[in-house]
Amino acid sequence: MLKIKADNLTNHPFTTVILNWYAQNKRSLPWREQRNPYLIWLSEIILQQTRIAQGLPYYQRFVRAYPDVHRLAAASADEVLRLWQGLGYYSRARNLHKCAQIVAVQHHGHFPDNMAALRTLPGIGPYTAAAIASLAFNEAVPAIDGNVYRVLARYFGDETDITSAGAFKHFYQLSLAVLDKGRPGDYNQALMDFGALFCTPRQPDCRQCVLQSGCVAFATNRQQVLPVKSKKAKIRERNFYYVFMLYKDKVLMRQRPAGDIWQGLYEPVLIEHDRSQAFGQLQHPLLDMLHQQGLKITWQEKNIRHLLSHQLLNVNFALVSLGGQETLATRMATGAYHWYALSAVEALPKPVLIANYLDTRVNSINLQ
DNA sequence: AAATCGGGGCC
DNA sequence: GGCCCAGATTT
Repeated sequence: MLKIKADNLTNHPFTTVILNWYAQNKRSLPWREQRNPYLIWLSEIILQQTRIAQGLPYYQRFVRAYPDVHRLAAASADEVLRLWQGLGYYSRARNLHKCAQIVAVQHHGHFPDNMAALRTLPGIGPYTAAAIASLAFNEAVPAIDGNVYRVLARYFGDETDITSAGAFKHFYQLSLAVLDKGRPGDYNQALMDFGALFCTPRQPDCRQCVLQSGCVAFATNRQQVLPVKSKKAKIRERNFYYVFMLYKDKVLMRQRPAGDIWQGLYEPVLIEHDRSQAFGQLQHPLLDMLHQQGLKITWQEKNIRHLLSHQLLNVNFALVSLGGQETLATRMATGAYHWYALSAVEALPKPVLIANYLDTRVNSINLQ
């Protein structure tokens, strides 16, 4: 005899209320207009660790450049990275491209229709697999992201440390237990929208909250304590010295290697040093070449502090023109460094730091 | 289990 | 200056 728990037939008050709220307050977003797995996947990758306001313009550009997965798969890696420039976490762009190629070739352009199969694709982790499966294919699985941790922890007064090992499984089970099995996509998006618009990290609008009567955090005044998050990121400090070597209308640049920040992006000559303001102590074969020809470097005094999630970069720039020394220029194109016409540099993917400097300093000088 | 990977917006 | 954002991958 088959036994069915009441929970499987009747939704929890939390679910009923938040779905009603969502029906009246959902944000109008382009990938919500139809159930297109490609558009949903694209939006999910772009929005990982990224606010909608920041990601939306990128989404529009990607859709325009690559209307379907085949077009994205056929693009070059540099072109995809360039379109991604400024969004950060560039492994997302590399995996996006890889994933498109796998879907285009191995799956004949069709995304897998379930969480387990989606999970095997590059760039698609536990959250994104559940999001695509539920939004595009109606699979009854909960998508667990930062918004969901916060909304569930507060409503149920759950003190599980969201940085702990078992946090994901814990909140996955909790969300699965109250998920609307008939409308998993709406349920997941309801939690995300509610977390982003109402149950915000700092100042949740509890006064007008539709979930207020059942919210444990509100009842016990623990909105500021929940969700519990114990670990804090440690920041490594580094000192970057960038030299823009100019020869005629060209600049010396290289593509950054694997195993460090900004993999695959292009940068001018980089000298890293243990200390800041160490202009006289910098060592690099390309600097030796300059000095042998009697060319001196003038460093820009201004020290730029560029903050990443786990690194603080102290950055100084210098601009050196080689004049007409063709032999020197030829010898400098060594290792990964090559001369690029300034007109071609625009099309190369670059860290925002470098793109900004090119815009404000190098190109303005070149135009004079 | 912990470390690493960007950039921007908000208070 | 700290926190967080539609997290994933690597070690």
